[in-house]
Amino acid sequence: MPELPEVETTCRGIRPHLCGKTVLAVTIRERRLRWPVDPAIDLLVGQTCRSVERRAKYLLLRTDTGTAIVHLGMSGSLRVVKPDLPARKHDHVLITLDSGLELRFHDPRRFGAWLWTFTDPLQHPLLQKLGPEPLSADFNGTYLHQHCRGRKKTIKETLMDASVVVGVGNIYASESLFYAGIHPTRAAGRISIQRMHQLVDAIKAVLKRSIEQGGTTLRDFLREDGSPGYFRQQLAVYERKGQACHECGHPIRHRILGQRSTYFCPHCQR
DNA sequence: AAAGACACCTGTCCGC
DNA sequence: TGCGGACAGGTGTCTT
Repeated sequence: MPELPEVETTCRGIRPHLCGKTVLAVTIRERRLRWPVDPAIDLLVGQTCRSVERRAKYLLLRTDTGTAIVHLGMSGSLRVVKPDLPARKHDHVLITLDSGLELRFHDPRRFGAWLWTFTDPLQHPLLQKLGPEPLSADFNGTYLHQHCRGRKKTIKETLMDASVVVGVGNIYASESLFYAGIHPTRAAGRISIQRMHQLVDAIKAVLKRSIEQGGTTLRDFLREDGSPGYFRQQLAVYERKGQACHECGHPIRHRILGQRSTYFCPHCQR
């Protein structure tokens, strides 16, 4: 599911329900996620949540003794509900709060993760080699152009490499390249600095617009209150194979790149 | 060193 | 109606 806009939407949605609240109970209904749920997650009981942050597609729930690192995988979502609501199938982790509400992690495909660290979560092995945040000043056309110099990998696969830039997944890679007018198969090293600046601008703009709409719901993603994200209606190319390009009317094309579906307009993107 | 394939898992949809 | 196969917002790991 979730790329940066969906994780950011979740982060903002659950934050007011968690910050300053104390955990009364942790119920793990299914430990078998991408990795087994870290048994140390039980240490949340009795702890007060101090902050809820996002780094890349990870959510960081900080307490005084350690930090829960949560990833939503492909099909994960977090909801805040009343504890008397019966748990659904695939509700794997339940965090009962002293506010009278409960945080529930739902993930049919179980590619998500619940990890724990006693130290700086940004130094965790999964987080320490990540590239810059796409909405930060560190991610700019000069940086991207410099990184791509001499590289033959396609620009679309490059954008989805978390060591280059985080948060851009399969939807927003295709969408950003459409707005920048760049063909997804173009070699990353063969894009001018001017077009790299345009691409970075397009990435930032698309991500911001999607966050404003609460992200994209294709299948599984739901916001913390159970509502869907509304950006799907504004997708220019993703899952629009054969449909007319909004700019020129040519049919949107589809092909596989790095084993991932890729959508583009053959007329607008070069 | 870097690129490519594969793995993890369930649900849904499509063709026969 | 049932069954097989393809496919789905990610990413670590193993093989070339």
